[in-house]
Amino acid sequence: MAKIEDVARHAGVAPSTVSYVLSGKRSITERTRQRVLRSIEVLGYQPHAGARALASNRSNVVALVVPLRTGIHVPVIMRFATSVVIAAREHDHDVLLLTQNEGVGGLRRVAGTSLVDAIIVMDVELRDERVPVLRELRLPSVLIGFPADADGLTCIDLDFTAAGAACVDHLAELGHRRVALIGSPPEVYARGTGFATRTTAGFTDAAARHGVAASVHPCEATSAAAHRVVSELLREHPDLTGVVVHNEPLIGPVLAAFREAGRSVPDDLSVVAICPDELAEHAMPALTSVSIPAEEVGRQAVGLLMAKLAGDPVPDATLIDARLTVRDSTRSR
Amino acid sequence: MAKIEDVARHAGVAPSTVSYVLSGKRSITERTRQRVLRSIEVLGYQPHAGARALASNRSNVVALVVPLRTGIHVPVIMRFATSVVIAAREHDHDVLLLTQNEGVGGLRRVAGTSLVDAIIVMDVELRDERVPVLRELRLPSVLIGFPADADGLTCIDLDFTAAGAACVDHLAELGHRRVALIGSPPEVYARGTGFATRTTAGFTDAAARHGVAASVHPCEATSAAAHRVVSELLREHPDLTGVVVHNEPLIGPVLAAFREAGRSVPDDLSVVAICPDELAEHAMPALTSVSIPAEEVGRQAVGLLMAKLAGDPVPDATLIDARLTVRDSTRSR
DNA sequence: GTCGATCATCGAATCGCTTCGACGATGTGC
DNA sequence: GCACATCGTCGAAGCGATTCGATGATCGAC
Repeated sequence: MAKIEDVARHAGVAPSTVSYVLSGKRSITERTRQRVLRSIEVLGYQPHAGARALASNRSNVVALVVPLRTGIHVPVIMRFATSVVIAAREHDHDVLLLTQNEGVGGLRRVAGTSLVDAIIVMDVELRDERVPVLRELRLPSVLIGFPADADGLTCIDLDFTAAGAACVDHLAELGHRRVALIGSPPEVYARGTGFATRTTAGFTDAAARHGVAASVHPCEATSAAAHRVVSELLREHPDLTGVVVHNEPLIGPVLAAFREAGRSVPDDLSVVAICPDELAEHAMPALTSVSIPAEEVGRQAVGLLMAKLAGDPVPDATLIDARLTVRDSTRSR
Repeated sequence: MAKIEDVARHAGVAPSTVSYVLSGKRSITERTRQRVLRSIEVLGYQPHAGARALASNRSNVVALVVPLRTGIHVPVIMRFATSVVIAAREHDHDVLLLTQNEGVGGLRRVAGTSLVDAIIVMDVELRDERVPVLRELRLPSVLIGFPADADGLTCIDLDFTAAGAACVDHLAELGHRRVALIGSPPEVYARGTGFATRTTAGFTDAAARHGVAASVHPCEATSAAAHRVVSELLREHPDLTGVVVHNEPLIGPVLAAFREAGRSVPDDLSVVAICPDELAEHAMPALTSVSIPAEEVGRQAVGLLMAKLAGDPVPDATLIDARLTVRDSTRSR
């Protein structure tokens, strides 16, 4: 493995000059710059990450903490993680994967050993044990989701309140007078996961605003549970004509259950989903939906992190716009 | 941040002694050992990852290359990734997440900069561009899946050939005389992804062995495609009584399609799935299945990697046993 | 033509750890 | 009681980059 000294010798310059060519932190004559770059290429030089980290006090690695709990749609997590990796690479950083099972210790470790420069935490709960740790760590961090006390932290998420509201707005405009929200499993609400409660709040408030009758139904992500909720809904609210589903794996089963109950979508019932566009497009019928822009959140989270690393000021809270796309599952009545 | 020198001073020993206490590479009197450990705790010392990597030529990080292509069930990838992280931590290593979009360059980079000590590659194809690169890299690596030319590489995977065969064995024993395999999307076969073709081979061979009529049907992971394949199957093979599904997202739609076509499972039709147990258990009816032990594969992959890092010999190929669990979706006829 | 500012480059110190050889102090065998 | 291993610890030399101050060259202004 070639080292910087080899490059320097090959190019007839000092090692520091090579370093400056690479970092651009001092001006270098174009001629020597080219010569150095040439040597780098010829020798196939790649700087040693450890040495670099030691000398510069920067590892160019960010940690990504992914949830491994139940009740959260895995493909969304994965899309998000992927977009973080891609965005990080665009900023010349790599991503270290951390899971929850090490608990808060993982954060302490990667921060304490200077293994990473910054941290992204997904699926933040209202009262999250990681939040105080992040505060004391003094490494830059970005949270996906909003804890109850977000003071001094940088948070980003889809605007779930607006998402919940947008669904109701749409249904209300179409003339629906009773709507229901089929949501995440009960344990997700019990954990106080922000996105679930915020959706509910937006949904409920908007319904009140429109004078529309509304109810909320947490639901396990199983086909059986979907059937149970649907039959309960139809029994208790015969006047129900609008349904919002915010629970990805349930979308198929819920549609099936309505179909089996003899309710056709969108003729008898309008359905709006909060889910990735891809899912909404592939359903039958294609679903009117508010999309979850995982890629966008990932990209922006990394952007915020890089800004913080650069010492630039960033907003405490970033809400990603909720956009409703009308497809074939909603109809006016 | 405390450094090793601070610990040494606090404990009244030389820095090297602290290092040896930590690494255990030389014997230390129990008494000084305790003293050093105490100082470490008091000062909250954590070794600097970069410095360690520079001096020891080991970063204690392994790279995990995850696929981002379509046609592969995301939750399985995620479970696998998670188990790799957990297993790696048990060996005192961290996991760097690499996606495909950097192509082969990512591998070259993390290896060339000594950012990682070893590499795990998921979803290896028969003719995979990463394989030659891994060979030239001379970092220890483990592949999940088998490329066409696996010479000198360490590979591990579920024994999909046995899995495909086990399904047919089971159905044949139950007296079924015509079976069909609903498999991955066509593009997965086209890519020559090993697991798909191996399942097919096992399926076909076993059928021949049992004198059972068999056909294979690649299928997109959409509800519409499932319905199409099912009606095609029923039309062309009226004597069909056994179906194997090897395509996770399709399981629900396929069951629904049969139901809608008036075929009841398991009365009219026996269905075996190749999928994670969790999925099989939650289906209605619960599916007889060959499970995909993602956790087991991850754990063993890391085990192999650590053995290679330690210089121990490891087998070139490791096949994880395919175990069929009988549930409610198969019946003798 | 001289002086100070600017520019391009160099050399040396530094980052925090591991590891190797050295060296007293003990232990062992005869 | 002596020679020789063995054991526990120390000190110093790297590991391969970055960065800061210094230095000679170049330049414009007067």
